[in-house]
Amino acid sequence: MKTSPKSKTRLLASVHETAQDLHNVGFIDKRRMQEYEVLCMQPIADYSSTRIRALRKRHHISQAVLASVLNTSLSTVRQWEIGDKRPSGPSLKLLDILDRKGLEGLL
Amino acid sequence: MKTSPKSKTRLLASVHETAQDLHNVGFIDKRRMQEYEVLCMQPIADYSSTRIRALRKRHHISQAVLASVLNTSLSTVRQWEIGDKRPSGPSLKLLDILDRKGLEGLL
DNA sequence: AATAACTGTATCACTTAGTGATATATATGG
DNA sequence: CCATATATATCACTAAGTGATACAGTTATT
Repeated sequence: MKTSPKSKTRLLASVHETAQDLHNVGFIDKRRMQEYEVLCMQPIADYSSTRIRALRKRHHISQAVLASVLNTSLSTVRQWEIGDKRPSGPSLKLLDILDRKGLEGLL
Repeated sequence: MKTSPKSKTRLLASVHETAQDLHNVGFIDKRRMQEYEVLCMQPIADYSSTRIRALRKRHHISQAVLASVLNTSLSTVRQWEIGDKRPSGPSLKLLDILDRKGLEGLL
């Protein structure tokens, strides 16, 4: 039973409704629902300064464009790549999306 | 000539390659390339505390789950919805993705 | 070759988001 | 009624985010 990327996405996206239905029918209590919810999330990998630069180069975009795509400032992207500052949680999430889905994932 | 969501996405995703090709063939100079790049980005709308709460409710998830999905802390999401703090740029981008693409856009 | 423009580096000081802890309130379910 | 989940409300600390500026290396145009 292999899970294709497509089915995996759909599974995760509909977990709440599914759990809700199960609860409504009486198969699981409400307390268990949140456990299912939390189970679906995997932690975001950390992005070092070199990884960020490599990721940007892979997509052939300048620091300015990356900043626009992530809705942040040019100054911030610079300091990420130099290693002066580290991306915040949401920023890491966006970098992860860019990494896995490409630019399309951020449009 | 109406642009379907699909074709629009593809257009934006391949702008760089297209512009690169045009430049290689000699149709446009390199200076114009970045203009095309910047043209593709539209600013992210602002999300008030009430809009954030409404967005979350629409997806039937708790503050804790929203925090996980955005890779931020529960404390932060709380203060967004109360109006104490405002989401950072990258956080707004993630909220925008959730708004337009649903939970699938963040997986 | 000289100049102009694009891209990235390097500081700086300031503002504010992000965070963890804790105490409290309010449903909601067993 | 009691336990739990969810949300509100502060508080103080840390660090990310930001804008400005000056400078350097590269590339394009004339």
